[in-house]
Amino acid sequence: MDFKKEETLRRGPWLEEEDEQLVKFVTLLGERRWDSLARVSGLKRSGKSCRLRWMNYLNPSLKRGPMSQEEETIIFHLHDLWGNKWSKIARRLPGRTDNEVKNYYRTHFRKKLETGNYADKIIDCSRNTAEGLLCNYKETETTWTSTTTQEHSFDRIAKESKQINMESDKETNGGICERESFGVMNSPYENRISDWISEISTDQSDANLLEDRISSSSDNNIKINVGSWLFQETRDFEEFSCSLWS
DNA sequence: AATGGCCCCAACCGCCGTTTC
DNA sequence: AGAAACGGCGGTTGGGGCCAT
Repeated sequence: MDFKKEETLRRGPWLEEEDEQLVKFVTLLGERRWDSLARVSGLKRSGKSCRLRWMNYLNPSLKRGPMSQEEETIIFHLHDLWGNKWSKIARRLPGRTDNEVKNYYRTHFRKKLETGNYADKIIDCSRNTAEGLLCNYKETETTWTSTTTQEHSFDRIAKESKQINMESDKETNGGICERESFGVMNSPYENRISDWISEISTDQSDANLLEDRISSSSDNNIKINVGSWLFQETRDFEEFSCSLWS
């Protein structure tokens, strides 16, 4: 009975043994089918709980530690732009989860905004150029790749895809890689890439809007070129995706 | 030392869209 | 085609830690 099943499910904080067990089975089975994973692993947790624990805490690609000034700035501006779209904002902050962004905003920004002194308390943005933000983004991405056994990095996908293309070139006259032929189609990375693609057009107009808004700001300390950062990221992604699929 | 208030964040809940069968 | 299962998202809660009194 469902009642009995519910009764035996554990809730509340995770134990170290549970974490270890979960990591083991996610490594084994991948980040999917959480209900089955929960059953097979013997964890007395719901699939949903397992997924949450992994996504928000155990995933090795997560960045721990306090938010940087750059991240803080990005959260503030993107929230201004998109509202409570935490997961969307979190996607612009590699290694941060929607939960983390949400909690951070609630505890750090709301009060400041209520008192109306955000600009006083937060940032001297003048030294944070768009290039700087992008540079930080890339550095962190590289670091994570080297510290994790999971294959979460775009760099990794690019590398692997290049290899696939090279092998494909050997085998085909035209050297054109049909990506479906290599089982790339259903990878979680592609799903993420697809998300990005679908967001690019939105980002482009968002960036325009944001740049207008920022350039009209009277506060020089808050004039950070986030709009250009979004453009830059888009261009970067386009370059990446060209090398990936062409 | 005790206590009350506040902050932070992990975890849960409910809803909804998507995928699978 | 439709029902069930699954996954993702945003909102909320509860407990632990810190600090002032």
